[in-house]
Amino acid sequence: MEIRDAEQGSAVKIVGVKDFYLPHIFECGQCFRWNRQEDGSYIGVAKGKILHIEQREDELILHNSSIDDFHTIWMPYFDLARDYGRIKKILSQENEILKEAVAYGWGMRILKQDIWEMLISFIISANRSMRMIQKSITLLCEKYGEYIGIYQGQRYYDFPKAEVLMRQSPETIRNVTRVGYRSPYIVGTAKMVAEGKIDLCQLESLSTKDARRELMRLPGVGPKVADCILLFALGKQDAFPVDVWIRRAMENLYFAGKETPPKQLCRYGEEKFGDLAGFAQQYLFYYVRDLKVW
DNA sequence: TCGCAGGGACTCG
DNA sequence: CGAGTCCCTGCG
Repeated sequence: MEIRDAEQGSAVKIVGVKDFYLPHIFECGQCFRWNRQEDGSYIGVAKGKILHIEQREDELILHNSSIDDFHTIWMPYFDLARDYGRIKKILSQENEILKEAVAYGWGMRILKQDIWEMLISFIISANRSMRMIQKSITLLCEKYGEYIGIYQGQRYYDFPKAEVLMRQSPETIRNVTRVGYRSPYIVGTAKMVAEGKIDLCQLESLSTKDARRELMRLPGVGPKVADCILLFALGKQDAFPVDVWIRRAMENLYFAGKETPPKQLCRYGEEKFGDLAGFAQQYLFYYVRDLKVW
């Protein structure tokens, strides 16, 4: 991998990127704020910055970014230091379906996203489909988030702060963002975070188990939502979120198609895949959901 | 036009 | 624990 300053200094070019493909990364259910452009590039907001990212073969162009931002923000965000080739090789040896899943989502990366943003995003995600989640989060940011700037004629907003959300009435949030009965969870969680009843910054230093238990103290956070936060924000790659798609996949792969409680499936995944559980989950999820295998 | 499916957390037996 | 309920959207 090699990093270069592109043309005008507002873009960074990276060559020799392996195991990386934007649609696999952005369409696998881990993030909600990246929009595909007509030319196949994506524009999104993270850490208060607008990034326009474009890929040509093994070349990555980060528009609207400095080299400094690349190193401090985007390199960790896209998990670029990790050798996914090794992970894919190990998982491919597990079984035929996993091998196909890895081949299908070959360019997937587990993003390292902001803990607060993931917390609220996955509370909103509970019991809803991808498009509805995206819509609600866009509305939430436009209504309560700080204006960041304009890019190619489009205005962009940061993810709203806990201090702002805690002051809203659940009814208003509900009407504005279409999150339904989840709105009190958003306000309740925002209150707990803003009042220091939970310290999001120190969660990463806890064990996966302890961090999970902490997260589940928050309203609207159950086992599945907690596991998503562990995986997508806290770098706990041994977490194994079980949603309906993973449930179907696991039951068919390892439980002879028999109905099995999510808790048991989660434990099985964690034990079988260990430190790679989260990666296995992502490849599987993308594959079975996209192709509707089961 | 409408009824139904889809999707997790919470509450109550 | 298991069953029922919560809400919105898209689809047939």
